[in-house]
Amino acid sequence: MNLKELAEHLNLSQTTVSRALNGYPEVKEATRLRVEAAARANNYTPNGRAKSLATGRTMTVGHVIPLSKKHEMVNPVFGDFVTGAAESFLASGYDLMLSLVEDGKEEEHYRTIKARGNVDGIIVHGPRMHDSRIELLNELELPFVVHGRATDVTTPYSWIDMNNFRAFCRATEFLITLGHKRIALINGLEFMDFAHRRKLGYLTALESAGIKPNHDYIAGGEMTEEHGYSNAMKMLDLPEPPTAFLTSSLVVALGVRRALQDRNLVMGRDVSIITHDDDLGYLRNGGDVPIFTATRSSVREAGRLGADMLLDMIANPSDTPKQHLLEADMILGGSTGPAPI
Amino acid sequence: MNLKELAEHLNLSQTTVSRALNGYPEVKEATRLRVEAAARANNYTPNGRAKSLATGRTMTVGHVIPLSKKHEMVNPVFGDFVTGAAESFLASGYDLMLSLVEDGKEEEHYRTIKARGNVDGIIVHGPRMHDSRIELLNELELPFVVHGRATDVTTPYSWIDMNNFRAFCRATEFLITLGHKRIALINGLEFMDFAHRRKLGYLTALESAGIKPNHDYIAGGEMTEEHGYSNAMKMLDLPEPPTAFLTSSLVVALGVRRALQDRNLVMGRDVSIITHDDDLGYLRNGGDVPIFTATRSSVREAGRLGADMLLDMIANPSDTPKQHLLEADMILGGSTGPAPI
DNA sequence: TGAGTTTTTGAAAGCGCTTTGAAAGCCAGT
DNA sequence: ACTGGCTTTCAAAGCGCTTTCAAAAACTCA
Repeated sequence: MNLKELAEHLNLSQTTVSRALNGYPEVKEATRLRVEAAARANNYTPNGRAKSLATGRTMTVGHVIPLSKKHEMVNPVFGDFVTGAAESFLASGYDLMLSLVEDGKEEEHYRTIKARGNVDGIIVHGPRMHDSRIELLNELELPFVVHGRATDVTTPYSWIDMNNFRAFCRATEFLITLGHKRIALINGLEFMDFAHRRKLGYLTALESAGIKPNHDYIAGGEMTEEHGYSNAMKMLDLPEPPTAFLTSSLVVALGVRRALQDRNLVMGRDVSIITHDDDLGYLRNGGDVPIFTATRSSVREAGRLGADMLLDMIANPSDTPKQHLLEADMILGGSTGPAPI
Repeated sequence: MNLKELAEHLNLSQTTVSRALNGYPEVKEATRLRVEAAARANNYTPNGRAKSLATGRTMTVGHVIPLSKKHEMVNPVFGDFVTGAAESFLASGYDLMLSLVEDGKEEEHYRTIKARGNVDGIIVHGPRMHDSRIELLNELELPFVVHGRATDVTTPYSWIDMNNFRAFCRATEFLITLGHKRIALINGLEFMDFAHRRKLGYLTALESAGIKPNHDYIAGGEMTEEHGYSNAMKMLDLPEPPTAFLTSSLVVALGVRRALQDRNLVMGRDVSIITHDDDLGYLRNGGDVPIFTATRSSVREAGRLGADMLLDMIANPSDTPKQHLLEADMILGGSTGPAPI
């Protein structure tokens, strides 16, 4: 049933029916009730495409997820972030469109999105350090919020991010306090902005403690269990192996733990591990007692907040960009202990 | 720039321009080239909403993901499945809409989706054993493909599924061959259809070998690391603890492994583990050498195939429903060995 | 009762596209 | 020059909604 049919059925004009259903004040209360009842009875829902053509608003938000041919992995945090965002969007009546876009096709893709006009705004995922998408989107005048930041971009834009620098700085300081000097960092892909910031936090903490960084102790790559495992193995084979590991995600930490076991080292006694924990639904850091000492910040919560920011921008397009920096909690688990002598 | 402007700019009618761009044969080749060039030069892309209003096709497919209030987790396989599907949809010019829907609001949600008409088809996730959504969707005449099956549904429908029964039957048989008799199953939530089938496969294999199932050896729940850990701990404390574990996912297997370590048991020697492995991008079963013996089937591949099936249904709505059953590979890793005497 | 207000309803235009049905342009054949 | 048959183009209607502008209906008050 469409509006015209419903209007005929009610012996009213489409105008009145439309107004009644959209809460306009100039329709008599009795009429409104009659219309609403009929709409319910006939299971009428306005056609979304027609509605957005008429109003110019799509009530849809796009998530654009970069898909690199070389790194064919869709980062697991997307799932939780999108879930959080979807909760907000759902509550506000917005739909969520997902698009994967291949490396290099980004500019074209965003232009097309804008021209096709089927989203009111965009969430940008996985920013690189020098990320050209941000300027492009500013130019396109399409509201957007970035999950993360792009170090080299100077124009203002809206973002939601976790304080990667601070989290990794604190984690490193904590290890130093425990007496560790040979501290390894098993990081994400280094061209990703978050990884860059984490490394900076790590290096800063080392420097303030007067510890010279050792490049054999630093590894970057796709954040898989295998990445953690193989790099930890390599480092443990060094003449002076690290006594502590900082890892970029729980999955990587699991890989490091496996390496320790293979080398018959006891986690928290022989070697310490601190990881960042995105608090993903299906991969918690243990139950009540955390397995790993960790810096924790919920990505799902970030998704909720990011979505709210975007909805706000869509509603008030002239506002200046907003930023939101989340601080990670630091949780003590069983994976850290004093440095062995 | 819209069609009207482009047409004026070219001194042609909208009709001709539209036809030229959509590859209709009745437009002179010279004109078509001229139009195409102008479209490119002016960065013209037809408005999606208008187009779908005019054609009646939305070029959009919906993924509907159940979100239970009790089990607030979005299963990690969604991420990989959706990624696979998105690859197919992308290639065919389809957009992908995501909606999370709360338990109990499903019927309403699907009806609304249909009425709003902003998708041409749907992928249904996470079917339960008795899943009312399938009949509803059949009734709504909205093309759909289910990822998984629903045991108690008799009306025909399209699905793509992994052979859960067979995979778990084989895995159990394999353990039996190795001499194990006390075999535990750490399963997913038992009202989920896949978990039900897995349990059936497990029980069938036990029965054919004349082994009486022990209910203390069977656990169901959300597939987290903690679920694997805590249930394994409980079972290892039994007077007659299992000598082998069958787990529903890699994450659960990691939990079981942690339990073994806590009990100072060596995996593959004292206790064996076989897991199902969805071959998720970020959580591989080790590198070249698998950690766990596993039944493996790529969820991402399932996503691609499921998407193709749905596109097919959209293109040929009168076709009878199609089914696609994937068989899991069985991969030997280091987590299994002969039963200890 | 009727002029002036206010409330309530409706006709029609418009959002940007596709598509139908008609017309114009072109060519060969008589 | 004219007809018939192609090829190519166009005007206009329609997709299902919102919204503007105008008209009708219902009050208010002298």
